[in-house]
Amino acid sequence: MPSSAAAKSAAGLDLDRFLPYRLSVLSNHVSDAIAKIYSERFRLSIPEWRVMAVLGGTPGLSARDVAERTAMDKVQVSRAVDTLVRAGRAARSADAEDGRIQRLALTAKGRAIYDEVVPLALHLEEVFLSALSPAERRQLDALLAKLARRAHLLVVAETA
Amino acid sequence: MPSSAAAKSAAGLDLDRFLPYRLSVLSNHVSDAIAKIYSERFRLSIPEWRVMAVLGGTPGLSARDVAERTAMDKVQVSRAVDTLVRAGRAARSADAEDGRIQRLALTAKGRAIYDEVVPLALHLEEVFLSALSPAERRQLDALLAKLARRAHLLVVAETA
DNA sequence: GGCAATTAGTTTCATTTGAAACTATATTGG
DNA sequence: CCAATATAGTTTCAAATGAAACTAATTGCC
Repeated sequence: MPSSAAAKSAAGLDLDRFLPYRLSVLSNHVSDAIAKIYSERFRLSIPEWRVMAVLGGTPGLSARDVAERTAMDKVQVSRAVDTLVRAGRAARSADAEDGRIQRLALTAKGRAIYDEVVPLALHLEEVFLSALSPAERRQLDALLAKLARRAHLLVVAETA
Repeated sequence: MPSSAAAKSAAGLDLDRFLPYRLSVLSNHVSDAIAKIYSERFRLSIPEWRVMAVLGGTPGLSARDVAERTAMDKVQVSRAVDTLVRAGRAARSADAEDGRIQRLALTAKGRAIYDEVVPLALHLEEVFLSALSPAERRQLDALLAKLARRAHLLVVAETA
């Protein structure tokens, strides 16, 4: 019965069971909750915070490095860095060897914000994860790792 | 040792282990891969596809209903519906009882697209999920349900 | 050494987005 | 019944976004 199978498959798209949809809604809710912390208290946009997050952990990166690690594009990074520098939260310095590159780092002011936001972000993550038992957290970690690997393969394959 | 604890927590934000970041990257990769299917083949934007996805399953919804089910805002829905109607893929009809409401549904043309996209979307979902065993899929389903419930609570709590 | 091709980063411009204002209809309290 | 309030949906306007063009520095190749 091919025709009834086709009808069934079309009727069968239940958004609440559809993985891409579930992931998107969940991710947006989590991001929004976190964004609230830093946008309200520190006047930071999401891209700005992402840049600060990597620079806080690894100072001296170039803009390209930051783009790579945050999965942002270079235009976004450029603009976020610009805003951070003008706010005195990050600084650019010339690279000794390559004149095209700028080494980026948080200023003392930027680091002070970083040191305040990080515990808040980790706390909120903990609030989320406290919905799960330790065993479930390990499961989640493993599942996300597998899915991320698969997703990465697909994206790369499609682009190539 | 409060100061060393603070220093440690700040140093401890590893993006690759940070749940909000992992979810965001994964979700974007999955959405991008799916978006490719319908944007290229059918000239559909993501909001347009979301509207079609709910109307395909449940015709006769109002714009507000659609917004609720897709987690989109009403402006986005209004614009997506407008585009769909102008493309002859969806139609509005007056509600018999409430003059403010428009009942939305796919046209034959819209349904033909829906019936083509749904199997493609389900197939791609299956490709993603094939990274997991049946037992792992059940785990994922349960974990996402718990996290979604928790996330929903947080978002509602913050807004209130 | 010097010209072509790359790479880092910025700028420009058209499109997308979302908040707030607006129109039109419906409901509620007096 | 009618004024005040609420709801459905659209429009407007300013800000965010991303693709493509651009500038500047570097590398590779002959």
